[in-house]
Amino acid sequence: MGRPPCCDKEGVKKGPWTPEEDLVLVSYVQEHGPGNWRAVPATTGLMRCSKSCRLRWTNYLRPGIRRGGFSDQEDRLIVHLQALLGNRWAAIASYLPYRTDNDVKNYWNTHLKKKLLVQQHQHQQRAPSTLSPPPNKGQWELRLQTDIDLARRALRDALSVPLAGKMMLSGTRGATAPAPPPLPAESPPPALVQAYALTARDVSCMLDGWARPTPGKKSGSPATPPPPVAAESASGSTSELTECSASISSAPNRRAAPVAAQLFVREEKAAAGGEEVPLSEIESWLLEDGGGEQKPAHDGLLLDAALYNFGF
DNA sequence: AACTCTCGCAACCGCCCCTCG
DNA sequence: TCGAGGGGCGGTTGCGAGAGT
Repeated sequence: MGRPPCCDKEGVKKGPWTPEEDLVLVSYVQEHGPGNWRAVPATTGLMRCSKSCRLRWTNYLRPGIRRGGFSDQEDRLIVHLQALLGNRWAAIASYLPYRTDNDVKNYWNTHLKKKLLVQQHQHQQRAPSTLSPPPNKGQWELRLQTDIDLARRALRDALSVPLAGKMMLSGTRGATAPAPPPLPAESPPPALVQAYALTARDVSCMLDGWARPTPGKKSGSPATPPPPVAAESASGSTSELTECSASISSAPNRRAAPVAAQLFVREEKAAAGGEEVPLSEIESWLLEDGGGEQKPAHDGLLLDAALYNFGF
């Protein structure tokens, strides 16, 4: 006898969400905040499973989500993190502040995996011997360490973009603003992406866009977030922004605390002169000074990750 | 124009972990 | 201490749109 389903199968609607359902869900979250998903169908009358509500919120309706148009920087970051962490999409997505785990997972499965296979194939044709197993453990470890160092450096470089973007956002709240990082041409400014307003007006604007699908595109499938909302929110009060971000960072995520959110909270507290939020192990490792020396604990962490990915 | 194929993505499913009584 | 319930995560599926023939 297995675990009972999270909700009754009878009378539960499946399939694509309608704009009306989205509106109901957004209104609920606006009023009660994200969480207690079990109560959502009962409270709102939505004929949806609680899980479905949570998924719809986290993957689609949640504030600050950027859809499509992955930049090269993000590509590289995902590839590096996948190599380090494996298919832990939630953990990987936590390093990409505007992406959901589902998005990252889909992007990996549909684009990056193929891309890597092609690259691997090309690499194999150029230098097949480099992919054969090293002759002894010592050499193998040496090569592994080199790979780890390279990955670490590349990851730190790649991470400097979202972190810098975050710092720029802080600038909009009054702190000194460093020069904005280079962004892909198609990417909206970070402030617009991050901006979010849980106001009835913005929700109605947002859903107004959905209600009028562009011809030739999926109905109810807003591939591009409605710009007016973001623009309005961006010009809104800073407290709205802070509240929004705080609600994101305070969302329960027991298994993999979003690093971006952690960084945000730490920065907020630091700015307020409050307590220092401790860095996670991998964060400390990334932000650590120096280009090669590593602490034993980190060695272990990365070696484990590498061994796992090498199938050991 | 009609049909088939391919691709991308939203959503579902089932397992697992954590919390709480 | 233990079991139930809620929520999170990763894998997979199904559908719609566009490309190709």
